[in-house]
Amino acid sequence: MPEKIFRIYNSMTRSTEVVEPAQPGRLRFYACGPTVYSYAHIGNFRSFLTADLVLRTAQAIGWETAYVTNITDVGHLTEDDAADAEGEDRMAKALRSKEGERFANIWDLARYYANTLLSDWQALNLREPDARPRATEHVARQIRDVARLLEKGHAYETAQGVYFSVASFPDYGKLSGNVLATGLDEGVRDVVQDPEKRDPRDFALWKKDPDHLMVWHSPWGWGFPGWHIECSTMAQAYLGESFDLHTGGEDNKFPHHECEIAQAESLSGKPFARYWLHTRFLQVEGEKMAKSAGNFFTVRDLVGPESEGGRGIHPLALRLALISGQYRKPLNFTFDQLLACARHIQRFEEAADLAAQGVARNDPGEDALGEPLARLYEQALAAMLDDLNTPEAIAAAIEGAKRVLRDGRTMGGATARSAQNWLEKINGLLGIVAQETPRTAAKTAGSAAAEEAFAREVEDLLRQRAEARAQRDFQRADAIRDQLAGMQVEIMDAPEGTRWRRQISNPVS
RNA sequence: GGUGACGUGGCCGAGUGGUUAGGCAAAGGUCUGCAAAACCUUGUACGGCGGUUCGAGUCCGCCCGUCACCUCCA
Repeated sequence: MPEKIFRIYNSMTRSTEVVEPAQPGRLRFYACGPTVYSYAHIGNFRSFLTADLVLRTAQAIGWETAYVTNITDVGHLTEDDAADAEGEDRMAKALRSKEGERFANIWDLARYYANTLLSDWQALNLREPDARPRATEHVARQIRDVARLLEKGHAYETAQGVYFSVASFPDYGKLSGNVLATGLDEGVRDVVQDPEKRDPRDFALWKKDPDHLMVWHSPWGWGFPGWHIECSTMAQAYLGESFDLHTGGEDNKFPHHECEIAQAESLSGKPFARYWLHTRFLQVEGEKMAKSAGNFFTVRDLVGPESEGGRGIHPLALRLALISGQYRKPLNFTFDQLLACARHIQRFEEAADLAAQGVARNDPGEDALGEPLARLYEQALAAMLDDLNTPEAIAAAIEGAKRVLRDGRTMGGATARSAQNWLEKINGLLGIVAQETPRTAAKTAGSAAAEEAFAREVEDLLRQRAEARAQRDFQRADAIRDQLAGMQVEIMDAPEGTRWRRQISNPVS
């Protein structure tokens, strides 16, 4: 394979740069994961999907990857040095809410939402990281890092906690441009503040609080770690003091990533991550996604079965919708777009079916698709290598699916093998053709049996309709068609017989 | 107030100096008992005003609008 150039926009330098891993051909990167105090929403996943696409693109050009993403299962303070008015953090608040009543304690809640995160992750076809560290499992190392920061004079202790001293790190602000303390000491700081803080910019490394729902013992007594320390500690634990790329949502840029840099570089004296990538927030129907606006969606709100209050959207349709805009621009998530994506997924699935049938038939003939499909794959890859230009890559993928569908049921074995190979490669790059990780066994077994019974029923009706049509009893044939429509089944008459498929559920209805 | 983005046809969304993005929706057509599906055909749009240029959606200035961050957030 000729040398491929992978370009991304580096938030640190504010310019698009060629990605050159410190070890050529081996990309080491860290993606900031969520706090597991609730179900992950589609905005969370837009950001995780960006990391997934970096991974897939790097792998597509033959790079090795070391990919680490965390789960934050410690409830952090709503501000760095202050709990909110009730003295609670986000996880404690979730536990106290109506939704939280079913959990025995805070650990139970964190475990539950971490598990739902993983199943949503699989549903949306995100590849697994090499490591998925949890904050609660790395507290000892966080304590060690805080102690070392104290030793090196980058931190100080007060009656309430341990703080990072921003004045000790002159580069503070190099990522976000927030260099001034102006405005930081007003407004929100009137709830609980630590009068011993030396600089309003200083942020908590450790909070002393023996009454918190999650506490650990430390040299500074019982308490819990600050929010920013977990990511820099875990990233350095798994990827080394210095690694290639760090990703997250645009909101992470400040303060979270700025603080990570301060901690990590103060400890190591080396650059932390060399490239920084931030995903912009998405909007929903033109507005900021917010519970109060009624446009707030978790993954399971959309892809969950209707029997469980979901909308029955194909998970890959959601995936496609969330990557249909380039990560660096705001994306307007709309239900029109989601419905269009569901159609595309259906086409990809049909193309895969046709290719599989063609391979099985293995009719003679020239390979009619090898060359054009290879070209379309190169187009898609080139688009992804250009700062993850997903819209262009998807356009090439759709064009390829069209070619496969056009040759359809008449393609020979050679053509079908090319089609199958191409679909696999496109799926490897974009993950929009088929799920790579099989869903959990129990789920599959249960729904497979139901699916089979349903298919038998449909095919029986189709036989009756075929008879009616043969007798030119169109009234009866149309009645059966209506009956199938009532079962959410649409049918396609073709010269070689009638095919059927489930109707795409309309997310708006 | 400070900082940074963005504004493209009915909708979503690429494109950064000169030649088609793509999709959805819509219209016409082929096929069909009728439909549906599939396939074919059809769109000259770039917030406003000025400027630079042989040529601007693309560069510059101003204005209008939307969004984000500035210690809750992906």
